[in-house]
Amino acid sequence: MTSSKDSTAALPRSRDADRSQLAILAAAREEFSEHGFAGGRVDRIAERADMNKRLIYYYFGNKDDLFLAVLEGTYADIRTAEQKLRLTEIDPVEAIRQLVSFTWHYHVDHPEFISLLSSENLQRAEHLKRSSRIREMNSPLVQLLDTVLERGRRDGLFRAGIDPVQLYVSIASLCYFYLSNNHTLSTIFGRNLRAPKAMAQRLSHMIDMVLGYVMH
Amino acid sequence: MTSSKDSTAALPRSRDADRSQLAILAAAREEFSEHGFAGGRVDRIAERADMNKRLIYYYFGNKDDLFLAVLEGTYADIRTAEQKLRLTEIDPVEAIRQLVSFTWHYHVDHPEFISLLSSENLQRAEHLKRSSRIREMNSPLVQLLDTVLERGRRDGLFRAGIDPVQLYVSIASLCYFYLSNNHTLSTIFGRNLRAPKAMAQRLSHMIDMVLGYVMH
Amino acid sequence: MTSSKDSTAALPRSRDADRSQLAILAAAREEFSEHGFAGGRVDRIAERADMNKRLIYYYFGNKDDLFLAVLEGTYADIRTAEQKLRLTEIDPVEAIRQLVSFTWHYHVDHPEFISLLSSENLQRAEHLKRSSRIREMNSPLVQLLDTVLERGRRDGLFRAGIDPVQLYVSIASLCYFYLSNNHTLSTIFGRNLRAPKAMAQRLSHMIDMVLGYVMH
Amino acid sequence: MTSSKDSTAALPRSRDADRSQLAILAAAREEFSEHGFAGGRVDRIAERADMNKRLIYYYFGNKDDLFLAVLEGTYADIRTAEQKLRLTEIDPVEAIRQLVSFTWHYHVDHPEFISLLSSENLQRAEHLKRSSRIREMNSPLVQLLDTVLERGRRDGLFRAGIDPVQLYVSIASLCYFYLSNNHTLSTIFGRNLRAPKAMAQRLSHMIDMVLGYVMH
DNA sequence: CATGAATGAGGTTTCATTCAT
DNA sequence: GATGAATGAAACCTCATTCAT
Repeated sequence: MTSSKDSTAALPRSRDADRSQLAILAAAREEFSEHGFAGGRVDRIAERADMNKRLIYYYFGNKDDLFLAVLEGTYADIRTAEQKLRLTEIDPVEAIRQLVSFTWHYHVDHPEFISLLSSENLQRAEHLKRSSRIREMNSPLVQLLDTVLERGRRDGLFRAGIDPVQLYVSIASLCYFYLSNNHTLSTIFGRNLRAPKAMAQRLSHMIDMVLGYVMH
Repeated sequence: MTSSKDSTAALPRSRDADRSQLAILAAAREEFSEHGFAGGRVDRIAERADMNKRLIYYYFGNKDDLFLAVLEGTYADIRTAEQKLRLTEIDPVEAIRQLVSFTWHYHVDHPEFISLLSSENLQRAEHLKRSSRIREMNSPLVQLLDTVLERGRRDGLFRAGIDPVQLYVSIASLCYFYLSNNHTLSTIFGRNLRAPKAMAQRLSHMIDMVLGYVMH
Repeated sequence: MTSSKDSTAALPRSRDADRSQLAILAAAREEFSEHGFAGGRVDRIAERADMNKRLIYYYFGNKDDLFLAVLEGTYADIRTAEQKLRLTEIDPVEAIRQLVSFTWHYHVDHPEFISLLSSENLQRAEHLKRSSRIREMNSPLVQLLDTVLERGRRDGLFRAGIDPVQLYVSIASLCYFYLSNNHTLSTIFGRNLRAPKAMAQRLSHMIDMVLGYVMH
Repeated sequence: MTSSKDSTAALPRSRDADRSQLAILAAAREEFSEHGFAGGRVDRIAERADMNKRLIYYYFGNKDDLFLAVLEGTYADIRTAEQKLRLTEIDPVEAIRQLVSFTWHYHVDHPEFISLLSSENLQRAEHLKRSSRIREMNSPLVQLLDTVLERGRRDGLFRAGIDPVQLYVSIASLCYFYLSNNHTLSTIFGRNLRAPKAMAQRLSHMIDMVLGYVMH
């Protein structure tokens, strides 16, 4: 009897259905983020979402497809964030600084991005390979970085011959690894790499490193 | 005199404790490397080692302890390889080059090191934290790198104020991430990052990057 | 209207949570009663209940908790039976007679009560200690016995200074031990202590003994 | 080379063999006492005895036969202790007192006797039934008790018509049950029945009860 | 749309026992 | 006599998934 059921004819689905799906996705993202794909439990996802387990299968088919949907959402999120960067409107050195800083903070703020990717790579990206959606979501950053590098070179600030793809991967490497492998590194080094001071030093070092490399 | 060791034909079982343990460890390393800890199966490890499953528990107690034993062996291996580096006997620039190259090739040649670490980090290093053995196996590289950086600075080649720990982590980052996330990156970029040419370019880029950073 | 409940022929499964749980509990009581906790098999419980083994874990968590649930049910049963005794309405001598008789017959009719308790004590009551439910189910008999003893004393029939707890335990001892250790006793004595005549003599002896003690 | 091996020719077995068997038996008695037959572990027995597991099978065949050997030893021990009682040399009332006291203290001092019997009864005395040795070890106590009762009756102290078997079983009941079911009773009553004071009160009550019954 | 009940397959682990020396 | 290595069977338990309503 709730009027949400008789929504406008144009809408293919009810609001409830959408809300349920979003709740499941959010719960699954948490679960897979904390335990990886193999360690994630459908039961716990249902609990987290406060939904019946059957609904998960109704909406997402199976665990693999649910994981893929989570991955797609995660990639969509980072692409959205990347779109907001305005690197072409500032000077090249500051643009590099901001790019590194953005990448760092995005990873810091989205630990699920890291753990989902780590888990997916442990399984040879077998979910991702099946997704045309994700492949179509190209990151604007490589193109953006190319523009920045070119401008810096024209200004006589940056060296020539830098491959923007390599640099993009390297910036991601520097941010990702420190955070993804934080637990083993902290244990091996015997100190907490996530302490605020250590985090600030890391960002500073990464900026120094990237700028040291691109500048003459 | 024990000629029974020579015959390899139809021995019912080796009845050699050390060899059995090594066979189990090797099989477990493969299995956990391919599937991670959560996805690894004790049954398959027994099959791979051609051993009775019970023997795994006889020697290693349980799956967690077996995984830890694998981790310990893996760390022991890399430490052994690191000991062989002779960076103090060559000039600083070449030393950096060799350090990056060594790190790269070690990761390339030991994909299990990457996947085991990734899996372990997905579980917050809960196995590693229980191991005193691993924490005692300090890498000589940080100290070595410090020496190299100092020499380069004295020669007027390198800049001052570089933190060897940060640089060590960064070199590892550059190598590790490219390989650990190869599957998603290759899928997203739509090209094979493990192609020989791409691999060579990556090494070259990393050396450029590190040298570009440390040198004036 | 739900005629599906009526048909008993070829129902695939009952799909009645309560009934399933009761069936599992009943089967578990039998199994644990016959083999004790350590010797009881979850597989056989599932067979006895004609249920999927998984359902046992679904409803009861694990073997220990299932055993505890069985224990709790068993204690609930004896408490219910004890409530029905009306010892305060009859004369003290007859009340003692009935109390012994009740205790005896309850043990005879509920061999599972004996074997479950024996098994639980073999494990130092480690299940029972975790149950707040059972500890809250106080037996009314100690209080009842106290009242009876007091009335008997006032009537000049019973001696003074009898501890109702000790007497309660003693009555239980006399009944329990004869039945719990029937197998070894019968073997040692070389005669069947469960023969009807022997059983009758036992009850008679116990009543004589308790009355002989409480009366002047 | 240890000369213990070349023992005198008359001995069928070496001292070592005897010592090994006794060590195994002692370890098995402890293990089965603590965990019952089903819960007892052959591995732990070997550990406790500091013997190779294979030896257990060499000497005792299998777990069942080992348990039976333990049972036989346990019965032999109590029979030996019973032989030492000198009840016919003292007055009947004191004899009853001492019999109850002996039974109580034997059970208190030999908790393994209780737990082994409880476990054996849980399995319907299936080990015991196979042992002719135990059945031949008759307790002298029934005969002794009969003599005491008869003397007491002749002295005009005891009532007539008391069945010594029933009384013997009852005395055992009173002692055994309190101790065998100590854990559940203590939990249910919410107090420690093994506290020294409670133990003394129990013995006192049992003596009162038995004397109260047998005396006019 | 939604749900609690149910399940087969397979996971880790344990056990008494035997093998090879 | 004595031993460490090895094993098949079976134990407890978990998982993703489907059923019946």
